[in-house]
Amino acid sequence: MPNNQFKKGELYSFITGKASTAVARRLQKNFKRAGIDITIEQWSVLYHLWKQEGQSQQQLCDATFRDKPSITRLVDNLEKQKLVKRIPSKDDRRINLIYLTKEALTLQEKTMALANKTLNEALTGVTIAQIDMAKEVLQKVYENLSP
Amino acid sequence: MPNNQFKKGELYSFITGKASTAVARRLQKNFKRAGIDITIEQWSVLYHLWKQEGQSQQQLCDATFRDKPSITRLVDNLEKQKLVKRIPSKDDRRINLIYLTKEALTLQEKTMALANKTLNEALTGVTIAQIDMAKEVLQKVYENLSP
DNA sequence: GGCATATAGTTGTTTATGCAACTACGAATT
DNA sequence: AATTCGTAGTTGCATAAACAACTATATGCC
Repeated sequence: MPNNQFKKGELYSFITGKASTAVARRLQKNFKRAGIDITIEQWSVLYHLWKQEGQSQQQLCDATFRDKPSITRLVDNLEKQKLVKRIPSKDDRRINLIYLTKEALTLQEKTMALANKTLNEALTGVTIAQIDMAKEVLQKVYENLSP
Repeated sequence: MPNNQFKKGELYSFITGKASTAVARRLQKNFKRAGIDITIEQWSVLYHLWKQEGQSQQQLCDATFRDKPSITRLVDNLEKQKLVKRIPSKDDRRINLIYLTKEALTLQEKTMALANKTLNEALTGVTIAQIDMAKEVLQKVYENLSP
């Protein structure tokens, strides 16, 4: 019976996720400072495409925890910036497969380095054991709320 | 030197805060199901006003980790829904003090119950010690990135 | 084959965010 | 008192999110 675990002042910041917001903002700032002109949301899509190119939009929805309209528009914007291309699947004409442009490939190394740097800034003074614990809790929370 | 703490697959979800996103989405759903027609962002402002009415917009910025334009617009929308009122300060004519309407006061009990219920759903199977640990890590991350 | 149903993706609408530029007022300095 | 600087709040613009409604294609069943 996990009641009263959250004192009033803490409940709000847990729900709103101020820590992850702060990390995201810092990463965005680090991108900007390095002259990289993409949003973290766009980066999060590229991140999954770097792992595996040619995914469908639906697969990107699942990977990034977004709904279909969100991915449609993120891919729209990535296409405008010439970072990805929609290629219709030959097997199933409903499906778009998303491929990276050369330009997007060159972004990978730089942005991943910035992401790691940002996380290191964020996790200064936190032990590896603590990080593992926190990840475990967050994972459990996510699973508890997954439909 | 906390390098390599994040294996590739985990980095993304830490940055994007999928757990807190899930909590927020669930809370929003629970509001809707209870016939309460406010967004969680609006609720987060009300939350601080319930603790202390008559705060300035700047104070709400600090409390909710938002910038001034965001609060301006949230207060706009809350005013439209007749949940708050802007009252110009008599001491300093630059300042708006934000007060709750009767309607907003009646929302407090219901929504706080729903927020607690949502957190209990989220934290099922997580021990109090784990929660404390996770909170500590998230707090440290937030502090590390605070200017 | 033809119809019902499911899946992939798009579009419209409302709300929210971040940043830059702006107005209005107050405080400090000279 | 006038100038300068800082603070409170607003507005414009671009991007993104959630939800509902929509189109197009595929699949399964009769």
